[in-house]
Parts: sequence; structure tokens; C-alpha cells
Amino acid sequence: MQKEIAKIYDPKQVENKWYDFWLEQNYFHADAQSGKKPYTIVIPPPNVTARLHMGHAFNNTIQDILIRFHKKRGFETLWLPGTDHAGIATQAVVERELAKEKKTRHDLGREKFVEKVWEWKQEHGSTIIHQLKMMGCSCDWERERFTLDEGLSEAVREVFIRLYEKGMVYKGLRIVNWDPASGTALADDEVEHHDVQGKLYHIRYRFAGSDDYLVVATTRPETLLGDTGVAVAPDDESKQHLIGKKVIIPFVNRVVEIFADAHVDKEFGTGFVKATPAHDPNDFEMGQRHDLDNVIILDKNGCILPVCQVYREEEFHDELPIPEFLSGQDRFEARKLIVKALKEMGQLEKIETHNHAVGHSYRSKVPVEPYLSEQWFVKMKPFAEAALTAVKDGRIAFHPEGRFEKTYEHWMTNIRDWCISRQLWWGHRIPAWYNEAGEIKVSASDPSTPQEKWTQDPDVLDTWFSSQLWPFSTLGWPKKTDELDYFYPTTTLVTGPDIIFFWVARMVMAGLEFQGEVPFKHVFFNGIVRDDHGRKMSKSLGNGIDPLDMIEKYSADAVRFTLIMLSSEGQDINVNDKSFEIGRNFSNKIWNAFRFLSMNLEENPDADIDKYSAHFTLEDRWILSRYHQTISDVTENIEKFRINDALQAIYHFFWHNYCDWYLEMIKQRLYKPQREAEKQTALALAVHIMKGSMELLHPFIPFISEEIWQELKSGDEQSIVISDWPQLDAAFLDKQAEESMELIMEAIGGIRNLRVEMDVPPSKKAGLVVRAEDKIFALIKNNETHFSALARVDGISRFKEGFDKSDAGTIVVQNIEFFIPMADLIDKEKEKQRLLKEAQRLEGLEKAVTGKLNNKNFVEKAPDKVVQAEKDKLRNIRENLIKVRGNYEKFN
RNA sequence: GGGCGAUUAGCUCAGCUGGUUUAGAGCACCUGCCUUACAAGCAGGGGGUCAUAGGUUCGAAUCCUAUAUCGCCCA
Repeated sequence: MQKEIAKIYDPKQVENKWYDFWLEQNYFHADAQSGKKPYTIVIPPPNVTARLHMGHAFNNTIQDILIRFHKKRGFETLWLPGTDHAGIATQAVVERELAKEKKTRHDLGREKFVEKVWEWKQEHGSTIIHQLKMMGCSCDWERERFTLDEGLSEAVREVFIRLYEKGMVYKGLRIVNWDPASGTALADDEVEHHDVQGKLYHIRYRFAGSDDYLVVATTRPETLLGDTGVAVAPDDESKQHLIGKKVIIPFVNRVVEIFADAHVDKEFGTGFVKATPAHDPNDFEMGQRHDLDNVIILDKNGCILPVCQVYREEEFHDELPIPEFLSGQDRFEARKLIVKALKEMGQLEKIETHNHAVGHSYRSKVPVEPYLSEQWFVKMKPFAEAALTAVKDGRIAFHPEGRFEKTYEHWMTNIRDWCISRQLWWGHRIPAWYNEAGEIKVSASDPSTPQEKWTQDPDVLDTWFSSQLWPFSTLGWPKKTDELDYFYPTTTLVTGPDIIFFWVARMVMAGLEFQGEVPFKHVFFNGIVRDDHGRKMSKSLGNGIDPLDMIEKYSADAVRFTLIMLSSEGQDINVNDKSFEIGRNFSNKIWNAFRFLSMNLEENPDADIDKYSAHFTLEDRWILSRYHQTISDVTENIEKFRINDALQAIYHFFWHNYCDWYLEMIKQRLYKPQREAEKQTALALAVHIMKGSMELLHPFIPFISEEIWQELKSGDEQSIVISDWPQLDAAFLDKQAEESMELIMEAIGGIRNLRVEMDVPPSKKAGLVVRAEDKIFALIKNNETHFSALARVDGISRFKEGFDKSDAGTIVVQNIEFFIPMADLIDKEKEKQRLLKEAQRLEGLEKAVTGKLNNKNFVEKAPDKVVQAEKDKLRNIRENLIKVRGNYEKFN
């Protein structure tokens, strides 16, 4: 083998090379006919406009780990990728492009515009797909889906029609969350509430036929144009006599009545609340209770109308005109103008500062306008119960356990109907048709006949309406496909907790309704990736770290490794660009361990260790024991979704057991073998463990593990992607070897420490005298080469009576005394101090344990095992202490 | 206002069913090393009264109750 290997790992060529190889070999394709047990994940489809950010990188790394792990464990794994059409976002992107040419979508017309969006999608829509490939994601790309694909669109129409026929989808006039910037309605959960420092305006409303007035307090004075009543609290005794009295709304001079409603809090503001049913959800409900008029005063862009519109007999009609200085003004401009005018008219009592939560569009970030309009809704209550039960009875398990079940339950039990229509052009057009008589027909295709013309509803459906079908629409539903049969229900969903309502909850409802089965058995909620101050990464803060930059700088393996290494189950993680060094450093460590092996291998590596078992040394048995323990730890932790613990286990094993100790120890056998067999044994074992470590690391860092595995493979092995996951063989777990090694490592550590504290230069060798029983002494003597190589010990001899301890440095490890005669090196005063410190440490321990054992309650009530352990502990401490004290006293 | 989570070394965090000597890791820091795999490394070291106050217990970082601070979600 012996070839020139670079001193520093260069991932650039490696990563592309292996990804191409895996695709060529078609390893990621899942076969529905396979007789194996399926393991399925559907990707949370990123927006088709998306570019990979750290959140995606983290989320998809976890999915890839689960998929690669289960593939190696013998499952037929399907990771189904794709994107969603992201109605508002995608439309906005293309509109922005049009704006550069000073055009709007209306200039093009619907058909041309949608065509243009498709063009944009063809050109830019696979950006994130390409980036997922750079991350090493093992998705089945043949099955890539897009929510607007024909098959998925058919599923959407089918669902809409079925729900409509069941009476679960309906059209109604409701207050919706209107996004004036995007010109569309939003669902409740698409609204983010931010605390805003606002103002509370106290405005005088005159009583009809009087100069007297009352004062209402409002945060939104501009909506007074649409006021159709003034409310007081029913328990507000000071105001009871005013109920039924009439006041005049400024500017529009509408005469409205004062009424009592329990919604009003008499302590808030002045106790008088203006009611604007068409522009406030609470007022709308009050309006329904008191039969108030619904008066709209804003257009769809959030600008003041020239004439108020009142809703009567299922239509809007002109009502009162609005003064010219207001008409056409944006709602926030109108607020200023109205406040100014009120001041001039003497009707503004005062302005107070007032903090309150204001809903903002999660897309456009502008304040949402509560707006009365006709929209399509899905009834949610009937679905919620089944969806809640599925989580409560464990058919769906959340991970980490216990963190999000309550949130889910709260939402499910307080659920409101879902507004699904969007006033957009890009999306699934609602399959509802209207004739001239205003009748509605819901149908997958145009029901028009030569006699009767039907026109389709202009609106499209919420993107989540199609995403909720993702776990089965992507597998062919509504057709009964083999895929659906074999891969559904999917096994695991990995997603962020921020879309638990948007998506997770709705998939559960849809899956139960249309497939009669939960869509997934496990939901793993990953944490959010934040900057190193714990702030969410965002464009506006400019604190985002681009994973592509990090891949370029450090490699995809390093990005994956770092994200997992820094995360713990479901916890948010903080990173800065330096964090990714830990991934790069680990890759380099692996690379150099391999480099070391290949420098010592003369021919093809031999990983068949069985034939060498007769030659196993202590460190061989030890590393095998540690290795098999690690197999068990990694496997169990991935199965428990303790991904970070799994990686920590293999990381620690590889670096601190294998590299730090095992490879260091076998150097003696490789460089100065007494017999050829020892060397071959060490090499075979080192290769065996190296290769096995690559297997265990492969789900986490697929590229470098493949690169090295390929160099170590034997026979007709193809790829680490499909090779078997290492099996725990309990016969290799060797407690005795671990204990013996523990002693040796501790002794070597102690000697190294002593040398440093005594300022013994590394080049200076020193002898070692050991005072121990026969068996222990034999163990140490048998491992003399390790002491000499790793602790610079020159000859080990047994303690004999008459040995002059006063010239020696001493340490006690596991009650065995080690003396290092260093007459010429030792600083006696320093050594005395060192021993005194050690004695004091032990005395502290002794006191603590004695105290425990002198406590009657402890001895009586604690389990015998614990008491016995304390007794053993104390005996050890005392023996140890006697020796340390003895060594200390020799200087006196 | 309601719910959830966090508070452990300078920083970022582990520590799961209470008992592995006096609480661990990585980074940062200090000291010494270019020792024929690796300075992206090796060896050694310093650093924490586990947010606060009570309680349960033979025993609490761990369980309970308050309080404080921070974060998230919902209204």
C-alpha cells in the first residue's frame, strides 16, 4: 500500500467523488418490492425559493444520520425529498423581478404570470436540492416531489372535494388576518405577535343632540370611521344609565348606540370601547351578539376607501362618504391625519403610551389587518380529537419526550377553523365554480356546458393545505400504489418545533382522515441553530452563517460533525464560524490515524483478526473491549434519538482510546517487533478497529469515512453505504483487561504528572521502582515497553527493603506505590509540598466518607450495596493515605 | 395573562431512574514539547459553595415549592 499521503486532509476532491459514486451505484433508491423492513422519512419540503441555511443543514444532517444508520442496519430505507411551492414567497420573488421592469403581475395577467413563475421555478427551483446533495444527503432523488406536481395537485383537489362533500370545507364571511403587503388572507398561525410600543388615544365622541361627550380609548383611531357602536362593561355601574344613548362618530357622522357587552374590561382605558366589527375580531363577535352593522373602511392594500362599505344581504353597499383628506391614504398615514384633525377639532383628550401585542405577517412582516371578507375554511374540531388521541396513546411518539406534547394538546383543544383561501395566483386553484346565479359547484374540472357557464374561484389554497398531504401524496395517493402500501405510515419525521401547528399537527389530521393511519410513528423535534450570542440567525441582523461558506472552508463532513457535536437532544445550538473547526480537526485526526496505519502497512490490510487471537496482548484485548462497548453505545443512542450522545461516544473512543492510547502503544510492536506475529497482530487489529470506527462514524461523516473505508476494504466489498453496521459481540467485553489497562494508564499518567511537576525534561529517562504484590508487579513488568515509551521510564524493578526512598519521587495509584529515583533531578522541598497536598486531599476524602459511615441513619437506611461501597472506599483511602504519609515522612 | 424550557468552569453545554472517591466535555487560558500519524497535534495544569431561598430524604446539580433572570410558544 505505502503511498504518499498528504499530511493534512483535503476534503475537496473526496466529497464530490464519493457523492457521484453513490448516485451512480443508485444506493439511495428505495425499492417498494424489497422484502426488507421499511424505514421511511419524508423530508420537510423546503420552500422552492429557499437557499440552504444552518437550520436546514442541521435538520437534514439528522435525517441523513437516521437513514444511513438504518440502511446499514438492514432496513429498506426511503428518504423522500422535494420542495413546496411556497405560495406567497415564490409569487413575491417573481413580482420583485417584474418590478425591476416596472411591471406588476396585473400587467401580465394571470396566465402569463403563472407561466413566468414556472419558468423561474425551472431555473432556480433546484438550488436547495443541489445544496442538500453537497451536504451528502442520501435522498432517493428519483422520487423527488414538488407540491404543484400533477399527482400532488390531484391529491389536493381530491381532498378539497371530499372535505366539501362531507361539509368540512365551507365558504364564509369572517374576520381574517389580512396581509396588505401580499394582498391575501393568512391563517391564524401565520401571524406572529410582537410586542409593540404603541399609543392609547383617548377620543371624545359627542352624544347625539348634545354638546356632552364620552371618551373612548383606542390604539387604532383610524378605524373609528368604521365604528358602529360603543360598548361598556355590563358590571360597570357608573355607565349603566348611558346604555341605549346615541353618539356621533367623527368625520363620517354615523350615529351609533351604546350597549353593554361582557367582552369589555371596565378597568381598561376609559371603560368605553369603540366597536369596529369589520376591522377587529373581538368587535366582530360583539357585533354578532348585538346585531351591529359591519362597515369596511379599508381596501385590500390597507388604504382608506372613499366611501364606507356596509355589508347587507350578502353584499357590500356604499354607506357614508369619507372626507377627502383621508380617502386613499395608507392606514398608518391615515392614523396621523385623523389624530391631527381630532386635535384641531378639540376631540382628542389625551395620548398615553401603551405596549401591546400586534399581529404581523410571518411572510411580509407588516402588521396584519383584521379584515372582514369571504374566505374558504376547514372545520378543525372534528379532526382534532383523533389527532390528539394518536399522540396521547403513543401511536405517535414525540422526541424529546415530554417537551411538546402539551403544546400540541393545547393547540388541538383550542383549535379554530382554518382559513385556507389565499388571494394569490401561484398555488392550487380552488376547485370551486360559480354560475351567474351565484351558485357554487365543487368539482375537479370545469362543469360548464354550452347552456351554462361556470367560472372558477380565483383564489388558491394555502400552501400548507398541500403540505399536510405530503406523507402520502408523495407516495402516489389518491392512487393505491405499492409505495403507499409499503412505505406508509412513514417511520420518523424530523422537523423544527416552530412548525408543529402549521405542519405536524395538520399532517396527523390529514393522515388519519385520508389514510386511516398516522403519517409517522416518531417525530423528532430538532433545536434551532443560533449565533454564538444565542440569537436566531436572520437576514436583518446579518448574523447568519452560510453553511455553504462553511462547507467551502471546512468540508461538509465538518459542518455535519460540528452541528451534531454541539447539539444535545432537542436543545438549541449556538455556533459561530470558528465552531466548525472542531469538525475539521476531527477529520484531520482521522486522516492522520489512517496515514499512520498506511505508513506501516506493507501489503493489503488484513482485518481478519480471529487468526491472530492467540497473540493478543493486554492493549489488544482492551481496545476490543472498548470498541464493542462503543458499538453498543452508538447503536443504542441513535435508536433513542440521542444522536449527540452517539457521536460523543464514537468520538471519544476514536480519539481518546484508539489514537491516544492504542496507536501509541502498538508503535513499539510496529517499530521494534520481537516477533513478526506481534507486528501483524497489532496491524490487523488496528485496521479492524479503524474500519469499524469508520462504519460507526459513517452516518455522521459519510465522506471521509467512505474515503478511508475504501482503502481498508477487503474482498468484494463495495461501499460503506451498504456494508453492515458493526455487531456487538459481548465475548469481547473484557472487564479484566479494562481494569488492568486502567491501572497502567493511571500509573503512566501519574509518572508524567510527577515529571512535569519536578521539571524533569522529556529527554531525561528515569527508573521506576514498584511496590506491589506479585500479580500486579507482573502486570506492570509485562507492560514495561509502554512505561518506557509513554512515560520515559528506563527499567522497572521491584521494591526491596532498604530502598532509599528519600531520593525518589513517589506516587500512589490504586494503592500501589511507584518510586522514581531521581537523586540528581529531584527538588526535595517541592516533592514534600506535592506529597503534603496529596495527603491533605486524601484526608478531606477520609473525613467525608467517615462522616457518612458514622451517620447511623445512613448505615441503617441506605441500601447495603451503597454502604459497602462506602466502606471499601474508606479502606482504600486509608491505605492510600498511609503510604502517602509514609513517603512524606521519609523527608523528615 | 396562560404554558413550556433554561440558569452547572471565562464561553458553549453534558450530567436521563437521587448514591462511581471532592461534578464532566469541547473551546479558551497557563506550562512544556516541531517525540519518524497528526502543532488542525502531544503531554501536563489551573478554573465551578451546580441562579437564590426553603422543603423532602440517611443522602440533592438531580425530586418538590416559591423567588429572580433569560428565552420560546399561545392569547
